[in-house]
This record gives sequence, C-alpha cells and structure tokens, in this order.
Amino acid sequence: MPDSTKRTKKRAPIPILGYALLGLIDQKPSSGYDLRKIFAETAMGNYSSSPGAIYPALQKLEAGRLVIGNTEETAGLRRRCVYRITQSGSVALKRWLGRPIEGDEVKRGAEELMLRFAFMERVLGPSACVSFLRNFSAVLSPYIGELEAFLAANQDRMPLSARLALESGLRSYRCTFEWTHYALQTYKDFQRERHG
Amino acid sequence: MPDSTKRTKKRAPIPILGYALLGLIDQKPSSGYDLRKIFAETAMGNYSSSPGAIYPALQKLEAGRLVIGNTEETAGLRRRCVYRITQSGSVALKRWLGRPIEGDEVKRGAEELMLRFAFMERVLGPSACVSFLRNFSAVLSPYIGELEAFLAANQDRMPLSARLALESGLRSYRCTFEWTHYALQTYKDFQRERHG
DNA sequence: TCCGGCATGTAAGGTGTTACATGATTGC
DNA sequence: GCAATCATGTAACACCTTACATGCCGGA
Repeated sequence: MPDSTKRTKKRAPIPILGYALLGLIDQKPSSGYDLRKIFAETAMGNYSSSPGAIYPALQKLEAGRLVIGNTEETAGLRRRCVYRITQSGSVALKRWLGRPIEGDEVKRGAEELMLRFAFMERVLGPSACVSFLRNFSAVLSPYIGELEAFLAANQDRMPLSARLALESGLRSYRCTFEWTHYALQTYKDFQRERHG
Repeated sequence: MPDSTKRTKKRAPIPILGYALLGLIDQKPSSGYDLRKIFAETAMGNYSSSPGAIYPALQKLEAGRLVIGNTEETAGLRRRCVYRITQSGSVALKRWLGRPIEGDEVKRGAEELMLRFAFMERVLGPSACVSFLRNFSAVLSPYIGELEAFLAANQDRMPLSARLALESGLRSYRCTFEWTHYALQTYKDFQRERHG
C-alpha cells in the first residue's frame, strides 16, 4: 500500500544562512573559518559570522549531503575542515535561486532576494538574472502602490515622525524599484557588448 | 557586605517586538487582539502578528510591570484583556527612544531605528527627533563611504549580478541618507510654521 | 613563557514560527 | 445548528546569540 502523500522525498528546509553558506562553498571550497571571515570582513556582514551559528549550519548541510567536509591534515596550524558542494547541494542551490518571487518576500525585506541575486549569475546565468529582475520589478510595483495609498489615507492622523518613518520605507521601495530598471539596463548593455 | 556589581536593578532586556508593543500601548491602551490587527493591517506588517509571539511578549511585559492588563467583563463577546502602560513602562520606553545610535545598528538594517523614530515625536517631542536625524545622518555617512570603497576595490572580481546586488545596498543607504536631510528640512519647516 | 592568531566547536538561553486548542457570540 | 468572527492561549520546534572551551602554532 504505497503512500501517495510521500511520493517526493521530504527535504528538510534550509534556512537563509544555510543557503548563504552553500552559495559561498559553491563558489570556492571553504572551511568554517574562511566563511566566518567572509561574513565578518566583506559587505555580507549582515550575516552572523558567529561560530555558534556557522558550525552547526555546516554540520546540518553535511548531514543532508549538500556538502562534504574534508579534514586536511596539513603541516602547520590546526587541522581545518574544507567543505565542497555535492551534486544534490548544487541541485538545492539551483532550486532556491530559481524560485519565483512571492509577494510577501518583499514585505519582509529584500535581503534574501538580494542574496539570491548575488549568486544567481554564476549558477543560472545572465538570462535567469534578467527574468528575476523583471519578476522583482513586477512584484514591487503594486506593493509601492499599497504603501502610497496607506500613507495618503492616514498621514493626517499621524505624528510627523511616524509619517516620515513611513515615507522612508516608501522611498526605499522606490529606490529598489529604480534599481531593478538600472540593473536590467546594465544587463542589456552587457549583452550588446558581448554580441556586438 | 554590599555587592557593588549590582548597584542598579538588573532590567531584563526587552526585544524589539516588546518595544513595538509598548509604544503602541502607550499611544492607546489595547488588547492583544487589537495589537495583532495593527501588525496585520497597517504598514507595520513587518512585525509578526502571530499569537505565539504577541501573547507571550505581552505576558513578559506585564511580568516586568511595564504594562498592566485589565480583563474587561463586558457584555458580549469573550473577555478581552486591555493593557495600558505603567510608569516604569513609560520610563523604559523613553530610555529606548533616547538611546544614541550605535554604528552597527545601521549595518543590521534600519528597522529598529525607524520604529524608534516613528514613536519618538509623541514621547520625546520634535527636538529629540531632530537630534536623532542628525545622529542618524552622521552614522550613515562613513558607512556609505566604506561600502563605496569596498565596491571600488572588488567590483572587477565579481560577477555582474553580485556587483549589482552590492550597488543595491549602497543605493538603499544613500536613499536613507537623503531621507534624513529631507526629514530634517521637514522639521525645520514645521518649526517655522509654528513660530511664524 | 605567555600572548595572539588560527580553527573548531559546545552550552545555555532567548525569540520567533507554525500549528493547534479553546471558548463565546452573532448571523444565517 | 453551523459557520464566521472575536479573543486568548499553548506546545513543539527551529534558529540565532553570547559566552565559553579547546588546542595548535609562532613570535617577543
């Protein structure tokens, strides 16, 4: 008696930090320490970098066979464990990067979307980036409209600082919206350069 | 033998959601249900609205005597528990709103800062808002410089999409920076209007 | 010899999420 | 009688944070 509710293997959900690590490891095999340094020193600093987050996350990725760690017994220094991505890791990364954008992802802040976009070109190529940007722009547009409507309806009843805080959010969304068009244009120029 | 390390009463740290609730309750005594609706229906939707977050948070605020709940035995509907802010709640709110901005608060996203600003005028008045905006602008400025330098140093080695993702962050910060000046100007106009 | 940088990890605790449970009232 | 809305809550779990623990190496 086959159970049709389980026809696909249940994949344990991967948190954003897991995907960030996976994407970085895909770019270049790395140890936990390497990855921590990337978070601490580069503009990816909005991610944790704390050992209590990264090492357990790496262990979970390894337990799910998305990466494999190889402990180097090099001379000098302490042994370091270098992780590299596996086939199923690569598949999971592609699936994450290729997901269509959902409406509420924008409201919760665009962090995850930007992380996906940053990794996207290497893994899925420029045309996927272009699709993503169009998708992003299309999702952003109605949300900006909603915010404008809310502001118009309520601003008279709010203290000035509350109104300004809302306007700040609106400006940020508009800024991101404009960015999508700038990025699209940049890709067009890039394409023309290659074909020209 | 007095223990000098405990000269101030240890205040349990309040998470952002707690402050959001405290600020809202300060504006108007509310029940958990009221507060959930605010998160769900207004532009404060980036905050949870899930009962599993809000009710425990309210209980913690009450346990810390920052709010007191009063269960109304009204006719009709189920009993609802309306919270109102206490004196020490008011003090805690003021302390939070008046904190100077720390450098890393900007890197972790400006959500909390904007929440503080939104509540600020009612509780601390316009002049505190002006100070806050100047402080914010001053903290933002060097961070934007850092990001620009990082981008200039690394953009040639990155895929186009990664560079664009970074530029998106930079544009957001610049947008917020410009907003601080717009907001400052708005306060100046507001002041002139009142004194004129 | 001891400090600082490399490198990995654990323990405790807090916060939030999803999903579920409960109970009363209004309207059909 | 049943569904929807009002209203509050719990339980299980996942995740991240801070703080600490460990161990090896090179240089002053």
